[in-house]
This record gives sequence, C-alpha cells and structure tokens, in this order.
Amino acid sequence: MGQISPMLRTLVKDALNAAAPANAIFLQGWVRTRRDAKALSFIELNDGSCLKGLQVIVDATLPDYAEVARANTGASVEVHGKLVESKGQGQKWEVVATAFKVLGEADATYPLQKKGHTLEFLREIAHLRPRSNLFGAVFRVRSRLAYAVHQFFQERGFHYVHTPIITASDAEGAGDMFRVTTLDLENPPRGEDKHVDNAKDFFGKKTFLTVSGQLEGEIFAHALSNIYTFGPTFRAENSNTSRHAAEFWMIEPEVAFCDLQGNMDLAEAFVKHLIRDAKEHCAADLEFFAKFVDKDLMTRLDFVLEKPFVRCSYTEAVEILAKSGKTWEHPVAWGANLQAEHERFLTEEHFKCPTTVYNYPRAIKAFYMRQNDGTAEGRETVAAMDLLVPGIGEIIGGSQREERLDKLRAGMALHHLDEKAYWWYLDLRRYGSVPHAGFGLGFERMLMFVTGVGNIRDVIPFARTPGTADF
RNA sequence: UGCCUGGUAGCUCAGUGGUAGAGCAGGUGACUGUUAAUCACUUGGUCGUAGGUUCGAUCCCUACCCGGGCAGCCA
Repeated sequence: MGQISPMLRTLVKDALNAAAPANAIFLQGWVRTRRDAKALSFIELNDGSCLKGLQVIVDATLPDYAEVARANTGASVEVHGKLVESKGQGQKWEVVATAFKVLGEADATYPLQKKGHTLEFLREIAHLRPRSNLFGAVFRVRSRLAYAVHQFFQERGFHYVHTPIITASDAEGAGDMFRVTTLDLENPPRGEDKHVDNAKDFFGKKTFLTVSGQLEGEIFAHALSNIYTFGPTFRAENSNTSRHAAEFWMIEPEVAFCDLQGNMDLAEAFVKHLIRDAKEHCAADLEFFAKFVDKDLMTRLDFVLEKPFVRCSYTEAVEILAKSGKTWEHPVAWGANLQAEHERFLTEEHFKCPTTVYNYPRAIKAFYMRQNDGTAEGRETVAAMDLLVPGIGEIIGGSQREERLDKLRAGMALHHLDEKAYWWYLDLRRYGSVPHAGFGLGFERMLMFVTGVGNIRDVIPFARTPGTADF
C-alpha cells in the first residue's frame, strides 16, 4: 500500500505523494481531459483515489500514440511509464508514458464534459456523477466519516448492534412508515369481515421498514451497557425539502447509566470527533468544498471544533425568542414546538454557535422521554434535547429515556399507545431498569454540515425522495 | 401536502406576440510543455405536454407532468 511498483497498479494518490522519481510505474484510471500538442499529448488521469489527477505525457513518437486519439474525456486507460518531476507549472510529478492503452472509450455523448454542470443535472446522471470532482470528494468524505463513526464508539467501549430493518412496531411516533408485504395487492386475502387478512402476510402480521432502531437499541443497552446502531432508516413522509430523504442513514447510540447531561456531552464529543477526523483525513476534499461550495466552510468547522456548544433550556429559548423583537411567522409560546425560523435564529443569529436545546414540553415529545421531576403544574417537561447547527438546523435529536415503569405507562396513556404492543419494551422497566439515554444523528445532515453541500440528495449516492427512486 | 419559481441545442443560459441566439461540448483546420489551452470555420432546436385567447404563441391564460426553493413533519 502506498508503494510504487513497475508491475502492480499504483494509485494516483500514491504517485502524487511520491518521495522520489520512479523508472517504472503502472497506472489505471479515467481521462478527465486531454490537450494535444504537436509532438505530444497531455492527459489528466484520475482514478478516484484522491481529488487531484496525474498528468500523463504521451509523446507522438511512441508506437502507442494512435491510442491517444481514442482517449477522450471519460475513457478508461492504462499507462506504463516513468514518474518524473514535471517540466511544466502546476504539478510536481508527471508520468512520461512508455506504453499507453485505451480500455474503454467514451464518445462525444459522454454527459460529464469538462465544464460546469448544475447539481440538478448531475442528479439525473447519478451513475456518472461520482466521476466528477465534487461528488468524488463528497463520497470519499462519506466513506471516511462512516469509518470515523465506528472509530469514535469502538474506542469508547461501545458495541455495534444491528437492529432490524423490517419491524412490526407500527407506532414509534417517529413518522409514517413504508409497508412491507408479500400480499397480492390486486387481490389480497380477506377475512370474514371483508378486511384484508394480514395474518396471511409473510410475517403473519403487518410489517414496515424501520424508522428508528432506538427501542431495540435500548434492549441491548440493558445488556451491553454502551451500544450504537448505524444503518439505513426509512420515512414515508411526503417531505420535499433539501434536508429530508425517504431513506437515510442514522447513528443511534444508547447508553445505560447515563442522564441527559451525559447524553449532551456525548453528542458534542461525537460531532467534534467527526469534524476533526474529516479535517485530518480529507483535507484536500474539504479545501475543494471551501473553494467551490461554501467559502466559509473552514472557518465554521474550526469554530465548531474550538468552542463549547451552547446549552439552552427550551424555556430559556422561548424567552429569548419572545424578547428578540422579531416578528415570527409562527408565534412563539411556551408549549408550542420550536419552528425552523426559531431554531435558525437561536443558532445563527443569537448564539452564533451550535446550540443544544433541552427540556422540552412533555406534550409535544415522544412517550418514551423521561419526565422531569418537580416541574411546575401545566409546564411539565421531559429530558429531551435537540442539537441545532447553523445552516442545517436539527442534526441530532435525543433524550434521557423514561426508566420508571409507572411513568412510562402514564406516558403511553397520554399518547394513546397500546401497552400490549410494547410488552417487551415495558419489560425493560420491570427487570433491572436503569437510567439511560441516547440520540439519533442523521448521517447525511452531518455530511452536509462537514462538506457545505446544501442538498441532502447530493451527499447520498442514490437519493430516495418522494416521486424519485432511480438507479 | 401548501406557497413560490423554473422547463429554449448534448450541457450552461440569453431572448422576442410575427415560428430562435451565445458559450462550452461535437466536427474540420491551425498553433502551442499544455493545464476548464488558444484561434478560425462548422454541425446541431417539433422553445416540457395538452388545451385556450389571438390574424398569428416559444412568449399571454388554464390544466397537467417534471425540476428546484421555502414551510410543515423530522434526522
């Protein structure tokens, strides 16, 4: 790895980082652009190993020179040659070819020409866009951060739990679910009462794609103490925004013997770890984003790394919003949910910093969140938290969970949930219950924050949004 | 789902109530250690779909389809 061999393929990344010239090197990749001169041709070769390409010189006297005419933008090629210091400006190393071969041509219909394309157009060619500078960089960062997620938790003694993708829990309150069925939709089996007989379905009951692994995660936190999940999640909501997708990846740690404070500490450390890791391991790609996507990217990332996040209770937040002198499209009142405009004001204008809002009104939060003790009549709160970041809004949502059986049952009653469906969840409170807490981080939203890319469709390889499931 | 906005050449866009242009890509040629190379010439479009208004619609109106933005829902 990282070696230059005359026989084995060398990655462009390793060639560019070479310490010394090499008499023989072998490269394979795709042509980004070709410039022909009278006596030679210049070919920029990219293989996705890094942002930059490697300049290949093919002399017109080379027996293989006829191949160069076929090496248009997008073609795949292989090159044997010498790695030498460049005679031209703009790059340290270049390869003088001794043998040159086109493996797969790309004719004039190749859509990714060497010019600016809109993100909208590139989405329509999602099978080719990873070959562009921007998307190559985005998906290298995505890969690296997925690794960093595991690294962060594994180094802290967390165990990775694979929670189910198909679930029968149909009321977790996290959103509308996709139905999973093998029934014949044209002619489903029907019972005596003419209703569809779900007992005849594959699993013997109604099943769905998961909206969260949290409840199953809690089971494992009650055994392995510190766990996390990292997998695909599905929401059947008709959301048409730049930060919602029907299929996205979520990271959900769940920690036994942990309260809301510990949860907020973990969330902050986690976000900072991911940013630090991207800066360290994806420096060239981040510089590209800073240059072409978001001029303020580096300043923002540094700022987030250096500053402690602001923590602000929901009640304080409401007071700040009420006193701001702003006119709100959605009125500010204790008991109402904070709207995007409110969250944006807090994190972008008031605090100008990632902000964790905690202790939300009980009535607007999920049944499993822990009821805070000693709250005023009519102002009951739960130990919930949302981490808001400038530009994106909510990136993390979490809470301390209700570990007391009687309080949990009261919460379920409040939300009109059937205890029978949650018998195993209630059992966790019957047998060895412990205070515990966790959160969910939207992986794509984190990627948007780290890359500056403004649309969730552009940080996931093949986006699934309402009306679109191509590729 | 609601509101707003757009759909003109392969791509990025301009344009006008009298049936259309530029840049890039493509083609031809010139030139050059070039670097989104440069220069000259050149190919290329039933102006999203269906109706309507009008002597006449790419332009105005309506509906629909598709893209995008914002909001709600949330991660």
